[in-house]
Amino acid sequence: MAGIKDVAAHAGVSVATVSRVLNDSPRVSEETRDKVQAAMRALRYRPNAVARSLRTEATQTLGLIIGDILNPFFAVLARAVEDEARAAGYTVVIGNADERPEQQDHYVRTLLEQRVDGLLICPTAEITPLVEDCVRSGAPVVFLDRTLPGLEVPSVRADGTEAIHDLVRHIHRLGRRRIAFISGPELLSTGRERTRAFHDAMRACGLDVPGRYVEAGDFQAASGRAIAARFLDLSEPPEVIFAGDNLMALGALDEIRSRGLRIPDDVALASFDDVAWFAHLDPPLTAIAQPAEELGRRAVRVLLDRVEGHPVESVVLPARLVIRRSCGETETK
Amino acid sequence: MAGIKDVAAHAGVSVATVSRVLNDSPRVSEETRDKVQAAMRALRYRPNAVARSLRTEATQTLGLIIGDILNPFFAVLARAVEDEARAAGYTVVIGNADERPEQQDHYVRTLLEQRVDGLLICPTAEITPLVEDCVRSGAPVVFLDRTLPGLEVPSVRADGTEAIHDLVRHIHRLGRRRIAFISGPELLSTGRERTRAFHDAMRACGLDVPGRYVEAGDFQAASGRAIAARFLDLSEPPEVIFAGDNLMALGALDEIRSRGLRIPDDVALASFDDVAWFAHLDPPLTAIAQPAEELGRRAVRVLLDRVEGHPVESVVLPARLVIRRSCGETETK
DNA sequence: GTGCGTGATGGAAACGATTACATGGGAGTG
DNA sequence: CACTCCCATGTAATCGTTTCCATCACGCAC
Repeated sequence: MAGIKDVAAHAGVSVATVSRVLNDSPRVSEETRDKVQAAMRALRYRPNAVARSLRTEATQTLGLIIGDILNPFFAVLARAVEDEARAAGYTVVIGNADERPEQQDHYVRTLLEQRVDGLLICPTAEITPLVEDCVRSGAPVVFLDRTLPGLEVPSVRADGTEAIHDLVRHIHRLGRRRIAFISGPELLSTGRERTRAFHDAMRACGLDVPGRYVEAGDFQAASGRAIAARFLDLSEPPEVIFAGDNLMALGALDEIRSRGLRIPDDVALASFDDVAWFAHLDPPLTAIAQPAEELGRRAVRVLLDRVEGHPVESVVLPARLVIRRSCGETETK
Repeated sequence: MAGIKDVAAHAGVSVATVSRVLNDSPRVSEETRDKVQAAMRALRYRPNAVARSLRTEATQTLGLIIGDILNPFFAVLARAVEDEARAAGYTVVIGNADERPEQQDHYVRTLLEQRVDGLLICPTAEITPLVEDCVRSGAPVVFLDRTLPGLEVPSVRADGTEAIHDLVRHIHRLGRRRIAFISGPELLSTGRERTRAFHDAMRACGLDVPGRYVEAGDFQAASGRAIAARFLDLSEPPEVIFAGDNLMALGALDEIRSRGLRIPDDVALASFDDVAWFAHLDPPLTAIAQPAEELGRRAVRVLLDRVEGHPVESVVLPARLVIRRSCGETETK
């Protein structure tokens, strides 16, 4: 494949000049510029970004490590990150950690070796030595969606506390009292936060939370279904099931349907995480929406600030309650 | 950041030896190997893949250009491609073309400059000069999901012809005759194929297809909804609406619901493209499933064969009819 | 005419790895 | 003892850029 040297030879100039044309430096005469560009076209020259990066120590590439691209929440995040990065002249390499720490590490290692200019990580539960290590050694990392305790890393995430309060109040106003919660893993910051907010919100409304009304799943559909089943088998089953993420909500939905129960008449359902097709379900699902696009875009901006050496601060955006019909009709209707 | 030279100095050996340890060449004594590895750990050495790629002319990276990561079909595809590539020691850079030719070109250009070892493209409608150009100049490209006429590029895709015949027969057996089709853009190979297969299948069953029962959408939800509305407004509306992709099916679903019509009693609905949550709809949607994971995996294998210079052949995998309840209960029930 | 600033261009070092080739020492063999 | 072979290791060229510095020609002022 043609290199800068071939172009230089073909145009009868030096490689330095070709390079200057490439980076459109002003110190090239109109005439030479044309000559060089003609040579480039003639030889179908394509700059070699690898060589360029070696020299400039910058790859114009960002790494993004997410839990799973098949989870619509992460898909939206990834899309937003990519859009924002492209606008800033960067390419994004996405790594699917599949929620497994060792696979997360695999990507951290690989992306670092590829010398990405910055790294966006949605951390899995545990702090791995590798992650801790490269954070300490100053790698430009920003955490997205989740945080890890004890590490001084800027993060961009949503806070669902307020929205969970809104949800509990909404349900309370509709006259339901017994609310059960399918929580997430204690190990994930998002899991802990939501559970805590749920308890707080219930207390604030003067509602009781029996121990058997809260069970932790693993953010996967199967656990949502199993836990919903246990809730419904209780001698005094809940009037509302609130799932801690979209996949567990799906599992709960299946369990409810398979028992022939009607939503919301027999049991109401709500979910943390809003995904596009919740609106197309029958009935449409009431859910708490995270500002995923905004999170993705902000994360890129924070990361790039960091890369450029500016001081950066963590960002926390509020989640928002989206009332549909799965908890009953609202009083305003 | 520490380089191979620093490691060499720290271990008291030459850079060549360090490099040999790195690539675990057998021509290094046990003893030196340990010394070098100790030095690497001490200096937190991370190999620089950029430099390595420059020298070896291989990046161990594959490019994947898809229509839109938010479309579940592409998400599954991307996930499979990534898994298979990782297993083979490659990283994947995903580019979202957003179905826009110029954005597709942006990624083709960028990825080529980054010197990816191979390129997987789900081409948008048009052949762009750039794509044509690099295909002709022998870039290792494989088309995925769609093909472009007139270009000799190996492709990996699904064929829905058989499944569409199955679907039409299925509907026919259930006693419905008037089937309308929301087809895809004529410009896309997938769009053309499905339309053609639909006509053939109808003819084979002895069913008539009035001109106003086929309308082309753009594979987006809004067009599906609009076209469904026109079908339903016909003086003799269809008994079944068959949508050419999952997004248009969604649009049609919304339109049907908003009119208070029941599925399948008032009108049946089926979709090309099966996505996970179709099974969770009420009623679960009958759909034609493409073997997306398999497509992704095979595409990587074909591409890698190509990269390694082996002769390769295009792959066509059959799509499969998945009968659920949105066209009515099957006779076997 | 000499000196100098300016603007365009070229020469060559560097980036961090890989690798062909050279070197040197120890063991084995006659 | 001398010769050879082999194994471990080192030296240096190389990949395709960018960029610092030098060079050269030109015009202008003194």
